[in-house]
Amino acid sequence: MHGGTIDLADLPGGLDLYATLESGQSYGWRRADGRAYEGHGPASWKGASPWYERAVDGEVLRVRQRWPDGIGATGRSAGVLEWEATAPIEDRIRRLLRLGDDLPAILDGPATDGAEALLSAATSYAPGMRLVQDPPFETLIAFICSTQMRVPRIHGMVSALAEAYGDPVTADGHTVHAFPDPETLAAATEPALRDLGLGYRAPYVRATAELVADGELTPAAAAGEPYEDARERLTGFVGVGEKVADCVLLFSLGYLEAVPLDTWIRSAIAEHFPDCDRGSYAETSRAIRERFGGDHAGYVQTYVFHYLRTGPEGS
DNA sequence: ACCCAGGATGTAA
DNA sequence: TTACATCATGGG
Repeated sequence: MHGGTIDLADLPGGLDLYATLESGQSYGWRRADGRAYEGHGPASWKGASPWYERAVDGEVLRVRQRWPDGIGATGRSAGVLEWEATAPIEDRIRRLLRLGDDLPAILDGPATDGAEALLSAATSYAPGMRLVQDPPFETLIAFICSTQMRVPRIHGMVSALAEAYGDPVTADGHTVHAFPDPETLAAATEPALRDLGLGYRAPYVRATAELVADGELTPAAAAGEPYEDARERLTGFVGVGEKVADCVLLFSLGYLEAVPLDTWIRSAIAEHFPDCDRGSYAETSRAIRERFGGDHAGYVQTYVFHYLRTGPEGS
């Protein structure tokens, strides 16, 4: 096993691993303590988070955050990030967790200029939370599964897909399942996918996997296009509307300006930014994107989503 | 039993 | 273009 330690003091804005991985943007990691997402966060940890594990590029990878001086002394975004892997892939970890992002530079504009209390409350709620950059196909399928679902159940569906169809990768005696290939999911039957609890999303997942497997349309085909063109292209997948397309763009293709308009953000618009409700998705998207800081609006969106869903006013 | 969840699709106007 | 019913399923 390879491994190493990253001092979080070297990252502008630090890192809150728990908020980054369990805030509903990434579904590719599993907790080694066996708990599902939204089980027991940092408040119940002593000096370290549990290991978070995943397979990526045929390798097993795990990370955990540790606070050598205690979690209360320096805050949740401090300490160190420990990693272990079956290959020397620290650069891959840095990409997955977007450790190169300069959080203060990204958030200082829209969030701390005092223009809107919600934004400063949201960004100060989880300092060190970062966006992720997950593999495109698993992100595409995960967010097709996300419609009308709660975060823990989405995580359960993705885990079920991996266990049923993903290649097992073993490290240190235990096994992690990779997310299945497009070809494998395309060959799955709809009843089999329904048995995993996908419900009416089962035919969407199968059909979209087939499009990717046949090369008719791939997430990578959208990368490089202007933001709104890329969003429209992704709606060509089955089960992908504008909101899911925005999630794929933001959480895997690096379009930090994408602002997924889900139920939480729409309620925030109604309550805090009513002038941004322009009726159509495209026009409302433009308005709220501008309000959230333009090029990095998706970063702000993820803080607002996490704050509304799990913060003091959330349910 | 009733309501909701990081919505999308098919159909009708 | 916009409005509407429909779509599974587990948890509160």
